[in-house]
Amino acid sequence: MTSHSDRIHRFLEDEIEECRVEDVEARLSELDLLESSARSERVESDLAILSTLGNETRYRLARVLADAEGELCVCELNAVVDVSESAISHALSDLRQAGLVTRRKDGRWRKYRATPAAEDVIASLEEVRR
Amino acid sequence: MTSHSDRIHRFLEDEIEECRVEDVEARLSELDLLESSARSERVESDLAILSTLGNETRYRLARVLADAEGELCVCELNAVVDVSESAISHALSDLRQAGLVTRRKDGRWRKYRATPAAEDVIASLEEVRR
DNA sequence: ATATTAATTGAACAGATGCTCAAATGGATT
DNA sequence: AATCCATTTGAGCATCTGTTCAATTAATAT
Repeated sequence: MTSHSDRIHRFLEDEIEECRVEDVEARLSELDLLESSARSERVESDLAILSTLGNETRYRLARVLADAEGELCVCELNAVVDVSESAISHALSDLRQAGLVTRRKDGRWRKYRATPAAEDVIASLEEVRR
Repeated sequence: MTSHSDRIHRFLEDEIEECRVEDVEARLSELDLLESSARSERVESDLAILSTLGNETRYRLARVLADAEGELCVCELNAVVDVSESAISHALSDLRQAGLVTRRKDGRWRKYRATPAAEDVIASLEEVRR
C-alpha cells in the first residue's frame, strides 16, 4: 500500500511543481471517491449483465429475442442457435437470472421475451458502432 | 435438424389453425433472418466488448476511467483496484484490444483514457437501472 | 554506463465456465 | 394411469480465464 502512495507521490511531483504529503492524500481520496461511486450493489448487477451477455450462445439468444419484438418459444430458439437443447435451456436460465429475459408458461411450451434491460444494452452496442 | 422442424411444426399447429410444411419453412426462414441480422463481424466485436467488461477488475478500471473524464496514470489505477500491477496491466491491455480504452505515453508514465464506446456502454447500464 | 523506476510480458496454475449426456419434471393426450 | 413430449436439471469433464510471480523493456536519473 505504501508503495502505491510513493509512486503517486513521484507522479504528482512530475505533474505539479510542488508535491506534499497532503497532495498525495488528496489525490488518493479523489480516486477513492471515483471508485466508490461504483457502488457494490451496482457493480454486481452490471457484472451479471455484462458477463451473461458476454458469451456467444447467450448473446445470440438475447439478440434474437430482442429483435423478435415479442416472445419466442424455446423450440424456435432451438432452431436458430446451434447448441444442444440442454445448453439453450441453461443459457436461458442464466439470462433470466441476470434479468435479461422473462419466461411465460403456455401449456407445454415455454415462451421467452427480452426485457428492456436487454434491449437497452444491445441498443447501446448498436450505437457504439455509429 | 429434422427434429427441430418437427417440433416447430407441432408448435405452429398449436398456434395457428392450419399448419403446412410451407408454414414451417416460412417460420424457419423468418427466424434465420433474425439470427443472420446479427452479422458475424458485429457479433465478434460486441462479444469482445461484453466479455471484456464482464470481469470485475476490467469493469472497475473502465468505470474509473470513464468517471474520471480524462486520463489516469497506471500508478493511479493501481491505487484504486486491488490486484497486482501485473494484473492491472493485463486488464488494461485487454480493454485496449476491445477498443474500450486508449493509451498515451508520457515519459515513463502511461496514461489511459476511456473511449466513447466504453462511456456509451457504461452509460446504458446506468440507464437500465432507471 | 549503471542504476532506478514504471510498466509490460510470458509462464504456470487454480478455479470458473460452458458444453453434452442422462435423468427428471410436469403438462397434455390416450 | 400410462404415455408422450417440451423443457429443465445435475453431473462430469475439457477448455478457457484471471491471477501471480519472475523476467523484461524502456525511460530517466546518477
